[in-house]
Amino acid sequence: MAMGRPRSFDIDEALNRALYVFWRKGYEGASLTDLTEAMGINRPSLYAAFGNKEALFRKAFDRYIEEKGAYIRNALTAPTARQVVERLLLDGADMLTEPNSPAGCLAVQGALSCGDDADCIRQELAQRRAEAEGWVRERFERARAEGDLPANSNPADLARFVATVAQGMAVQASSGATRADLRRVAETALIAFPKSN
Amino acid sequence: MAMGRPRSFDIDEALNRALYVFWRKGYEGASLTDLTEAMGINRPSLYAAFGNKEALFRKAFDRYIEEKGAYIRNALTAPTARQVVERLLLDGADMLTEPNSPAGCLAVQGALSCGDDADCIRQELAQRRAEAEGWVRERFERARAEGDLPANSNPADLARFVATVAQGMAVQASSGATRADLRRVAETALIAFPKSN
DNA sequence: GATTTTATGTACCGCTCGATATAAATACTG
DNA sequence: CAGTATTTATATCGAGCGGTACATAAAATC
Repeated sequence: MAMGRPRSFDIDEALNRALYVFWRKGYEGASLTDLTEAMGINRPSLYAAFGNKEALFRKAFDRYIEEKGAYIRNALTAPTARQVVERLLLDGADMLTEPNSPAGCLAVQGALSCGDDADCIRQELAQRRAEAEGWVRERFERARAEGDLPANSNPADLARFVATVAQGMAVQASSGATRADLRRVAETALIAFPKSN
Repeated sequence: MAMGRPRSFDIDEALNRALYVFWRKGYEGASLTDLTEAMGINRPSLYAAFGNKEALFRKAFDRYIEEKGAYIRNALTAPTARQVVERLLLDGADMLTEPNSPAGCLAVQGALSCGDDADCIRQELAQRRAEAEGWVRERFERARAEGDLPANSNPADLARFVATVAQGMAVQASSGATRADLRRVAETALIAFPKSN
């Protein structure tokens, strides 16, 4: 055991609690009081364990990507581009409306617009969204090279379309849309997607 | 002229300046200092003319709906459901990327998630978005009754799909997507929409 | 058991938040 | 002119913000 008084809380559990607060209230809307109360610790413990509010958010967001974003990385492994989109949007609908998690997507509602202090977080989230869209685009480029997508299709445009629908679904979920609602949206969006030969 | 010292600023111009601040920073992210500096007035003048921050936001948002939302009401008058969607999404792409206005949509990024104080604003925006979606749904119901949309189509689902794409485009615009990017997204979304007989 | 190291709880820091009290300034009214 | 009404600018207010100093508590090390 390490020297000194042992930490009396589970740092992983505390990070999870913080994640949920950021998820519901956004970076700016989550106050240190909100966070420490939810985490069950006091401020000095938070600062000792996580640095500051911004560092805590980044750690929480990393965990969010790792856990709640797993369905995206899984979807990309589907055999055809169309199946990739099916899994992205249908599993996305599920993730966005999980009963035991806040509605919507932290990467969208964490800091879509904000004051100057939080602007770096806003940019970080935008960059991460663009990064995920890039994965999809690369997957579609591969699909086109393999003949899975038509030669005249545009992987970048298709990826942007899928990302746009997914982000719109995140807004809808945040406003109270149900899982069934979002699944129907996903089904409709799929009509626009090229059939894999 | 009314009695008393006359107001030394243009109340309409001041409201416009406030609107742009809320649009860029969101309700929570816009501080009174941001607002008064942009409006060129000091706090007591703001409170005398508009009430408080929340009332100012509501007035600014009303103006936003009236001016920047005009394209939506215009789109609904198009002769076919498909043309309604074309105008909604293509004119929407233009509105979301107007060079002299903040990127994105105030109704989406004004308060997508926030602290408890701003929660009523968040709910108000969600309600307004749902209201606009309702207009589209009603327009599609009429279209189906007129035989413009197939009898087996679902107006509510189609309206939700269009709203979802539009809101996703708002997120994309807020993250830096160009007008051309969004127009291609709109064109792709249109593929999913039933052809008018 | 004394010392060292780390975590905890309290109480507080300076600052900014949204919102106002107050008084000077500027118009109309009689 | 005096008197009234309204807006202006200054100078705050109390509350909450993110962040910390400090003393105490609890463990390992010597």
